[in-house]
Amino acid sequence: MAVTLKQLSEHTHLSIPTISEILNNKNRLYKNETKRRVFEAARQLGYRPNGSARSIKSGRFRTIALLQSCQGFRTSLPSTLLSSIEVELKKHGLLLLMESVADEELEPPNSIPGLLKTWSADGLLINYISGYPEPLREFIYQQHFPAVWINSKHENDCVYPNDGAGAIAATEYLIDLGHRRIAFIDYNFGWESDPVHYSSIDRHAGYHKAMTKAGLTPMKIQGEQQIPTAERIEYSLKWLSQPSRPTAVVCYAPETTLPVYVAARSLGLSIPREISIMGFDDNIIEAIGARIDTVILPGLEMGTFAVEHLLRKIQDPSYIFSGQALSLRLEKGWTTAPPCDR
Amino acid sequence: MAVTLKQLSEHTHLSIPTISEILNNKNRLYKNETKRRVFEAARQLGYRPNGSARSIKSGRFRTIALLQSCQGFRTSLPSTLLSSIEVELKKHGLLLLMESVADEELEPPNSIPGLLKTWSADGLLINYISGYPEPLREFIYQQHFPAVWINSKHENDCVYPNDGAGAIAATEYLIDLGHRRIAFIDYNFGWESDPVHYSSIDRHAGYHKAMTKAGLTPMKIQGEQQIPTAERIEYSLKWLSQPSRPTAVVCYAPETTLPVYVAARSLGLSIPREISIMGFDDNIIEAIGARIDTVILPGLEMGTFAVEHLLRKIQDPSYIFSGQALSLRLEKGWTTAPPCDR
DNA sequence: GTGAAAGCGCTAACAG
DNA sequence: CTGTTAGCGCTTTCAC
Repeated sequence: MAVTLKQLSEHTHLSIPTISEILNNKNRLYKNETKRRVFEAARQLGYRPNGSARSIKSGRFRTIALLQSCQGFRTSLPSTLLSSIEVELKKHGLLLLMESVADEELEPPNSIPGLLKTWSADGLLINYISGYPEPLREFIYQQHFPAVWINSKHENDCVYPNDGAGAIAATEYLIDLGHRRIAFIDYNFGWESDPVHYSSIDRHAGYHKAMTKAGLTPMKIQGEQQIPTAERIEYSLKWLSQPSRPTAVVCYAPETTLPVYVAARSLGLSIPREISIMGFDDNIIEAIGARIDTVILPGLEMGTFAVEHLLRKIQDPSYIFSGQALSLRLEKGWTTAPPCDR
Repeated sequence: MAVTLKQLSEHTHLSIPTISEILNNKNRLYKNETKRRVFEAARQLGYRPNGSARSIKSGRFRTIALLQSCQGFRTSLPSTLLSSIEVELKKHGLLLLMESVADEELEPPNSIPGLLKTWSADGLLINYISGYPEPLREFIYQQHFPAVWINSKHENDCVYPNDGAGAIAATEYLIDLGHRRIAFIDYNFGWESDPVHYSSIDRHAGYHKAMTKAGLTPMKIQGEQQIPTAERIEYSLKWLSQPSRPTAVVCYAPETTLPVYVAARSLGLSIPREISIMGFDDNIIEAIGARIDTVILPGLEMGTFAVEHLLRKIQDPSYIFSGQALSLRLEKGWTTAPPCDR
């Protein structure tokens, strides 16, 4: 079915190595006529080299694997991250293999994703935003398999967003605008089924630090438990209607930012005159019809960084780099301004 | 570096085929002691079979490729679609290769994505929500390469959402609730850089059909050009404040639905008492803090369908199926109700 | 300028 | 019960 060098050989009455070398532009001394015949035959029969056969010779698969969780709360693959990985791989002529695994698949006695049961990639990117799989970690270590962790904190070989610094920048920006009553809002906080994600802790810590440093009183708004999506607008309406409401807010994530925005508008509050809103997300939040000032996660930078360093690890398996926190970028929208009662 | 059968052979003083057969559970008659030794050695040395070597023997790559566009407006990979593809592939022990290509890469003289330049997958899923690449189509055809199109309409070998039927169902649902002034809103309409997507046309057509059939006057709200994100809330406020405003709306996409929702709340309109809102999306729209009634695209079903039929094509390259439109599902939220002035 | 031979890691057929 | 042989498609080395 598939066209092989053998078929080209029969078709052109040339030997297999001859054809191989010509097609790979090894500039050995072949007659132009011969080259022409070979290229012509290849084109005509639609020859494409067999990737596996190449791999087997070279010992390289020309492939990188991206491992993720099936569980939504462990997974985040913004298009910036995916596409930067793809771009970076493409530069090096590498392909991307994807697999999503359920938690159970990584428990002993298996503890190996299908992707790795068979040797079929040169390196591994592991993208877990929470609860990364410990048995996998051991497996990788003992196999000396080149791997880079994305979105999770380890001592080495990982890259993640510097949420703390991002939160500090956001808070200081609001302080510089003249705000003094600035709240941190996190409606996801308190999810019982999973430990609180470090981004939640780090963003709050950064906010807290910036407030304290400026001599301001931190104010955190959250439920005792995670607030159901259903109740977030209602919940926001309550604290927004109090006269002591903050003049600016930093929202943990879009599922917090958007309800706050809607609630503020419902109350007829003028944004940003009466309240400034700032959120965190992979991209500036604007599907809602307004550009909300957003602290943007470095998806693109993480992808590029992860691939670059993974390639170094593949070249030299003893290469180890220490965990890298990448900066978030504050993108201005229309939802922040100096407070009106300044 | 990598552990091979050869190394196991040296380590156990058994022949290579013996080890291969034992590890693959070909139940030929080996001494239990021998089996034990083999498994023990494999575990100890961390043996994993080389995927390429297997492929080369079997003639199958055990891999499916997913091709997409780099261009955002041609791409849509909701998690439902991706994960259903992965699940279905996993059932068959197949891996997923991904590539995103820029339009230029598919123009002559290349016209072949890197993924296909080298023979490295058994089949191809092509996910293009607009402007699918014609040269690729020819390439696939002349190569007899098993491929299935996702999200685009062709005569054969494709699967896409039945947007028309979805819009009819949504509209009839509102009509049945008692609404008579129902509008179709599409703020994306009129994008000059690309032909209008069929989903835009089909959803509107379905709405129009349902309205006409019920003897109601269709009412379409859209700009002459695509309305900039920035102006969508303002724009919505205008028509929502008129007394003749519709009592219910069907919104083309979330970038239309959300601004309409926000505008309605800003005006203090009670939802759904004073206005019912319904949208289209991959999942029910609720990040905003309210469950908006949504006509849900069959991402999961498309993925499953596409893989199933691709596998049939791989088995039998002459297998061809006629283009399949899959139903959308109406998921109830809290934003529709009978009109209050009924 | 070109072809013959060897080998990558694995599996299938057959021999003993 | 186990080993030998051959071959998948390709590239590399070396001989003619």
